Formats: sequence, C-alpha cells, structure tokens
Amino acid sequence: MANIHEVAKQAGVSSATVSRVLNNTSSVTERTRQKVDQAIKELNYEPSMLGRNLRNSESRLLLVLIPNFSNPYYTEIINGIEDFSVERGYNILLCETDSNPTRENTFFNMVKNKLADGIISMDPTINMAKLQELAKKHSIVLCSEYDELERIPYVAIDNEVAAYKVMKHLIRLGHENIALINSDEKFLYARQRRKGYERALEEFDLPLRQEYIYNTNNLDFQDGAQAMRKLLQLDETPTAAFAVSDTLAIGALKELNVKGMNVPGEFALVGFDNISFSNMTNPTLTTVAQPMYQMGIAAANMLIDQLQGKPVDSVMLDHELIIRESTLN
Amino acid sequence: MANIHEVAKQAGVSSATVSRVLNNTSSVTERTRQKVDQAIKELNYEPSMLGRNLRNSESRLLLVLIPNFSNPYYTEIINGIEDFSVERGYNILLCETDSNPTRENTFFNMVKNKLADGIISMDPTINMAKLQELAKKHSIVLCSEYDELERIPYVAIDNEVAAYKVMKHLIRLGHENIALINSDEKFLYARQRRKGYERALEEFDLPLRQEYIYNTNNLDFQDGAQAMRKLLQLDETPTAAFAVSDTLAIGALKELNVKGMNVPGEFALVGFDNISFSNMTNPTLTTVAQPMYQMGIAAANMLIDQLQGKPVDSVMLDHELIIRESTLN
DNA sequence: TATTTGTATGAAATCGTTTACAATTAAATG
DNA sequence: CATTTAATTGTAAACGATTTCATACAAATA
Repeated sequence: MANIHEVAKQAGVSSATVSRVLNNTSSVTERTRQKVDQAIKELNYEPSMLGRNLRNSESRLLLVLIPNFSNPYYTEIINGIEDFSVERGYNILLCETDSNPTRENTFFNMVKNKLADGIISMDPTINMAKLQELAKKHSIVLCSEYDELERIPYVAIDNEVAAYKVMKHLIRLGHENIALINSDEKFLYARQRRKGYERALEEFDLPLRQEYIYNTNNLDFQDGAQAMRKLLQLDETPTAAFAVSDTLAIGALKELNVKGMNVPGEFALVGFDNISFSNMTNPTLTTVAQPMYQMGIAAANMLIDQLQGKPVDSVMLDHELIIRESTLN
Repeated sequence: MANIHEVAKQAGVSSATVSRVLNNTSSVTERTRQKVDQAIKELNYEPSMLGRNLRNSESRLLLVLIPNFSNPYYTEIINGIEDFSVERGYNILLCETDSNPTRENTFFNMVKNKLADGIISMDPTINMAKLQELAKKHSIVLCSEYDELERIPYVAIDNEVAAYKVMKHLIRLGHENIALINSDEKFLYARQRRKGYERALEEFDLPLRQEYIYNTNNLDFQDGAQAMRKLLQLDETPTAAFAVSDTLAIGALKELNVKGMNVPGEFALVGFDNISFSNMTNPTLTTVAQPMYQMGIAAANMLIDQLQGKPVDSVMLDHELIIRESTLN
C-alpha cells in the first residue's frame, strides 16, 4: 500500500502538499490539487489512520461499556450513540465488561494507551472509584446509571418519578396489594425506583409491606419467574406487580401463565424499558419507555463536546408510561 | 502522559532498553530491569498503542460486521468471538452496517487504513464483490452466511439438513399441510432451508404447495405476524408452520394467540436459532439451536490464524433440534 | 595475560502522517 | 518598473514506539 510520500513523488509535489489536499486545510492551487488527486487514484492510496492518529494523538474511537451484549435494553441507546458519533467522525467500540474487573481494566487502559479517546459507560457494576480517577485526565460520560455524588456528567431519566407514575396507574385501577420486583439495590436506579414505589404507597395511604418487595440477583427471565413464584406463595398474594425491567416482567408473566392465572384479570403486571419483546408477549406488557435513542444521542454529544474542550452539563430526559394489555381490563 | 524516552531518562537507560523490558524480547540484566520497572511505576507510564501499532503496522483490532445490534441472533456468536480474540490479544469492534453501503464502506476502509487488521462478516446483505476484492489483500472470514462459489473461508451450519429435520419432526407428528415462513431468498440460508423443506415433502410424498410458502421482507416480529395472517386466510389452512427464524416464529405465534388458536393443539410451530426469548413464550417454542458460541470461537480462530499466515479451512458445525411445547401434544 | 566469545546496552533509522516555519512565486500597489 | 503583500509550496521536525547494527564490557578460553 502506497504512502503519502510516494503519492507526493508521483504528483511531483511535497508530502505536505498532499496532506493539505487530503485535509483541505490551507489553500492549494486547483492545478496541483488535480495532480495530487490523480496520483492518489493511480496508486489507489488510502491514508493510514495509524500515522495520522499518532501525529494528532487521537484515535477518534469511543468506548461504549455495557455489562453484556445480550441485554436488549441497550440496543436503541447504542444506535443513538453510533449514529451521532459516525456523524461527527468518530467510531464506537462496543465493550462487554461482563462485570469482570479484568475486562474493565483492559478498556480503561485503552484510553490511557491512546487507543481510544473517551468512554460512555452504561455499566452499573463499574468500578466508580477507578472511573473517577480516569475522568481526571480523560473524557467520560455516564449513561442511564450515574453517581449522585460525583461530577462525571451523565444522561438519565427520573427513575423515581417513573416508578411513582407506574404505581399511580396501578392504584387507580383499584389495586391495593402491589408487589415490587426490584433488582439488586446496589444499583442507583433500583434505589430510585423503590423510592418512587414507596412514595406512591404513602401518598395513597397504602401499607408498605416488606414481603411484597422482592430483590433479584440478575435481570434474566428466570429471575423474574423466580420472583413471581415466591410472591404467589405468600399468604395474602398481591394482585399486581411492578417489575423494574421488562426481562423480569416477562419472566414473571411466564410464571403467571404456567400457574394458569389470567393477566390482567387476576393479576396486573408492569415492566420497565419497553424492549421490543414487550409488545409480543401474551398479553402485551404495560411498561415505561425511556427515550433510548435520544439518550444515546445525548451521551455521544456530551462526550464529543467534552473531547473538544467544551463544557458539558448532565441532562435528565423524559420518560413515558405505555399502557398495554397486561394492565387493561 | 509520559513517553518511553522520559522513562528511559528517569531510569538512566536508553529507550531501546525500556522497550526490551516492556516486551521482554532480548536479555536485560535483572538490575536494569528493576530500574526500568521502578521508573515506569514512578511516572505511571502506559505505552502508547498508537506508536506501537504504527511501528508494527498492526492494530490488533478485528471488525465484526452485523446488520443490526438489535437482532438477538448474533449475541452468543459475538461472545464467542470476543472471548477468543481477547484471549489471543485482539480486541473486536462491533460494526452495525444497517445494510447501508456507505456504512459498509467505512468499515472496509478501516482495514485498508490499517485501523483494523481483519473482518468477520455476519452480514448477509454485504457486498460480496467488494468483500472478495478486499480479501485479496486482507484477512476475512464469513460467519453463518457465506458465498458458495468463492474462496473466502467461512463457518456455518448445514441449513438444508436442519430444515429437513424440522420437517421430518412435523411430519412424524402427523402434519401434512405445513407452511414455510421464509425470509428473502436472496439469502443463501433461506435458499438452503427451503431446499430442506422441499426435500422432506418429496421424500414423504407430500405435495409442494406454493401458497404455503411465504417470503418476508425482514425478520421482525411483524413480518412473522403478517405471514401467519396470510396463511390463515387460505382456503385450506395449514396445520403447522416452520419459520426460518425465532423472531418470525414469535410474531406468528402472537398472531395465533390473537386469533385465539390453540398451539400446538390446532397449529404446530417451529422456529430457528433458539434465542433466549424462545423459551419464554407461551407456549415455549420448538426451534433449532446452532452452536453459536462455538461458531464465534471458530470464526475468530480462523481469522487470527489467517492474520498470522497460517492456512485455514472452512468449517461446518453441528446443530440441534430442540423440541418444546409448540409442537408437543 | 592475551584472545575469543557472548551478553547487555545504546544510537539512530523507521513506521506514515501533520504542521510550524521558511522560501518561493504570483499578484497588487504606487 | 520596483516594491510590498498575499498566496502557494517545500523542508524538516515532531508524534511514540520497535529494531538493526554497532559497541562496550564481562566471562571464558588458551
């Protein structure tokens, strides 16, 4: 593969001029531009990003950290990030951390190594301390999960309000015994959604019953099924449940199906995230839609602005309650 | 961030020696090694991949091309690719082509540009001519979709046999009117699965009825629902269907649910791919499992071998029919 | 001790760009 | 036409690593 000097020689100019044509950075005569273009075609030259990146000391590569690829929750956000980044001349590298500190370290090193310019983290299990440290010298943005105390900019939704709205919807339908299928409360969003759950109970004068709150270890279908199994074993079984993710809700729904319970007739169910499957279940699932694509756009925008030295502020985006068959009666 | 020369100065040696310590490529006294390690720690130096890559003219980055992130079909394959690559010191860049030629070109250029070392393509819509051209000078592997005529190495399963097995299963259950919900037959796998469908009909002396074959435009849920809607409008409706992807099957199942039909009592249904959601539907879905993770491993292995100049051969992996409720009676 | 062999280190070239600075040429002004 | 100003182009030094080749020194041999 030809390099810039060979192109220069072929065109009878200096490599500097070729570079100028390539980046049209300063004025070049139409005539020389043509000679250079000609030479580029003849040698079918492609500039080496390695050389360019080294010289400019930037890679135009952004890291997107997610706990695992299989979670459909992230796909639309990623699309947003991808579209915006490509638009601005950046590529994204999707990184699966598997909640594995070694993996995590690999990615942190990539930005220290200059192999990547910055990070958008959507991994709630990430090592915040290390990330804070990294953020001192590099550009980082948090998406959907964030750190209340610190100053890494983030984009997220108001989880508490969303959970509150879900509860209000269920309460209006006449439910008084409403379970919460929550994930591990080491996650901020889990704590926030629980807060919304509790606030709604309080405001509508319903008792807060600890046995109605089930915390899962993961967000897999089985965890949701397991949770529902436990809830249905209680003396006074709930008549509705709010699961903090659609995957959990779908697992719970599966269990209700297995038990032959009518949804929403005997049991109402709400999920969270509006993943595409949530509209394919039987019955279809009431859920909370986050503006995924917009969140992706916003996160990418913030990161690139940060890279270019502009000041950035965290943003809070709107959400929407999508009412479907699982709560309609 | 310190560079190798500063480390050298700090340690009182030359940059060559530091490089030798870093890569322990040739003998270095224990004493100087310690001095260098010391200096590296003091300056907390991280070698720049940009410099290294430029010098070595390799990026240790592999491109993985998929049509879109949201298709759950690819996740396990990607996990396989990722695990194997990381093991061998490569990182992967997940590239969504969106079946968009411009996007595609961007990725092709990345390997021409030396920004990436090779490509694993899982995109059935890819421009084969261009890919062949690229393959002359660069390392490329196809996964799951391949080109019968050409010599780009691939890893895949025997789609025809798989489809044949599905049909045999349905025929044994007593079905005689079996529909095929196929995707666009510009895809090789679609043509192969149709072949298996037809061969089974022939061998069991069942008529081949064109109106039982429905071709969808995409693989979304709606396409499956749409297909089932059409099939149920036929004069003599089929009693079973084989959908060439789980997403199509799930859409079809949704439509059957809507129509109030009992599955498998009134209608038996088989999918393909064994995506995780296929075990959460009601009823759970009979499907064909491909050894996704293994395919990923194999593809990455082939690509890296190729990069290192070893000869590689295409491989055909086994599949498995997973019988669940949607065909059990 | 003189000579050979082997090991440990350093100097400098290299990978392919971009860019500050200098130098050349062309255009504009009086 | 001489002089100033502006527009093009070239030279050479970075960016940060690796590696060839040469050199210094220590150990082994005669």
